Amino acid sequence: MKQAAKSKLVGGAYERLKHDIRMNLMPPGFQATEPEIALRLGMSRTPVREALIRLEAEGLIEMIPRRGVRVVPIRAEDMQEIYEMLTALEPEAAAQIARRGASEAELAPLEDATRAMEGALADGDLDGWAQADDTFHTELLALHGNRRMMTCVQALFDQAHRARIVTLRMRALPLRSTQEHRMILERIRAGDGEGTYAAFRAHRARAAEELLGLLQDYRLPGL
Amino acid sequence: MKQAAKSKLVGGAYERLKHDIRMNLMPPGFQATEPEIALRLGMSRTPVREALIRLEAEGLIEMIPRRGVRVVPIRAEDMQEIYEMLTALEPEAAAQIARRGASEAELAPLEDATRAMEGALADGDLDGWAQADDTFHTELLALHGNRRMMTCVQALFDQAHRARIVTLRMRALPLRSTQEHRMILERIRAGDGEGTYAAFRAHRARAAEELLGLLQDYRLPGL
DNA sequence: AATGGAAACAATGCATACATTAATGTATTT
DNA sequence: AAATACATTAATGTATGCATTGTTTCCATT
Repeated sequence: MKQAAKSKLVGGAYERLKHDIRMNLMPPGFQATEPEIALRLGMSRTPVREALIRLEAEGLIEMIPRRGVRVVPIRAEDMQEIYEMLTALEPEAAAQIARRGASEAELAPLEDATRAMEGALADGDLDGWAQADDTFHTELLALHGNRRMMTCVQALFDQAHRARIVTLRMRALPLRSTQEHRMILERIRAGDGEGTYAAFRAHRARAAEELLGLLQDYRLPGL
Repeated sequence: MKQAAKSKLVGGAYERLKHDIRMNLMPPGFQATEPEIALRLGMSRTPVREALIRLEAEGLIEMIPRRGVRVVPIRAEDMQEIYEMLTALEPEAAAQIARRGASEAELAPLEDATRAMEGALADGDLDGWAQADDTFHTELLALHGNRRMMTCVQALFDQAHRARIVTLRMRALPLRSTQEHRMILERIRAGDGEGTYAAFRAHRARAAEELLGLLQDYRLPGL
């Protein structure tokens, strides 16, 4: 699934930095120079630089000429953009899967992920829930098989990750969202393309509305 | 529109290589080592390498450990993937523009591009036609305003460029396609979201079918 | 005290040097 | 002749050095 490890060092730098950004160890707006990062990672500037270029291409950081690398904050407009794309792509992919039909074995990862969401929800394990949610969406795209779409959507997920984690704790338990996943899975099982599309679209629309609402209500400047 | 010029050399290398790939000066399957490319561009390996990393992230080349940089060929499956994404993204964007309404001034670039297509078609200027077609799609996304979608779609266009140019000369004049553009523009003008969506979707579906048909009929291994 | 400018500083862009390692060719053995 | 092992070559991965250039600091002037 990941061929990210071009080489030990640059691959390591890439993974580590991405991890630190996702986990908010390098929070939005965080700034550091290349030598600082290189020092922290225990390598020279060269592999760090190559990793940074990739991260910049994925929209996670930006390299500002003399001011260092900056972790780009995600604002409401950004989430709007991201959800617009997801709303266009995912329901389409899901519907195609439904139309062409999928064996129970193929659907197993989705079933597992859905169960994991339901379980995590029952346990009040928000982080577990978020992870299962991610897995569901990722596995769905994997099942669909469009590599480019996978890469693209994964990049969007990565960008949105922090905002999703933060807002997850600002609202009631994601009961509705979990039910919607179950529903989507059922529509796929039924081979109902139209229904799958509609369900997924509704899922995304509601999620976007909720999230954007929170971002605006709480005046969150950038996550 | 382009912020690609990180610096003189790496920006130059990036543009030049991209140009050479688009124009088939470096044809699909073409292979070269970093020193060779650096020599050809008259700079050291460092800026070349940074440009290559970006081009790889955009899916135009791949860097194979000891065998050099390779221009990735586009095969039928790739075009399938690309068109799937475009079919999901562009009609959605166009429909949103239609729904929210656009002034005649905002639509001017689209009108110009459409006229240019019609003109080029009348002159039998296929390259001019292709360029105007590109402009139409690019301007549409620009009008919509979703930066991420712009970047993504642009990358897909870049990947598909060669195949489009080649197949353009394997079929009759793109009369139908030109008419469809005119139709889409009219639906946007009319503020008809549904109609816009349907028209654009049909446009993409037909284009995809035609192109994939050609690729398969002619057994083109990779463009 | 505030403003303007010059000098020191520091980060980046690029070049180059070096180490590692895979591919190729050669020689030796069977 | 074929195959294996070894040596050579060459490309990549990484480190380092250097020049350029933007930023900041500090001082002088108003």
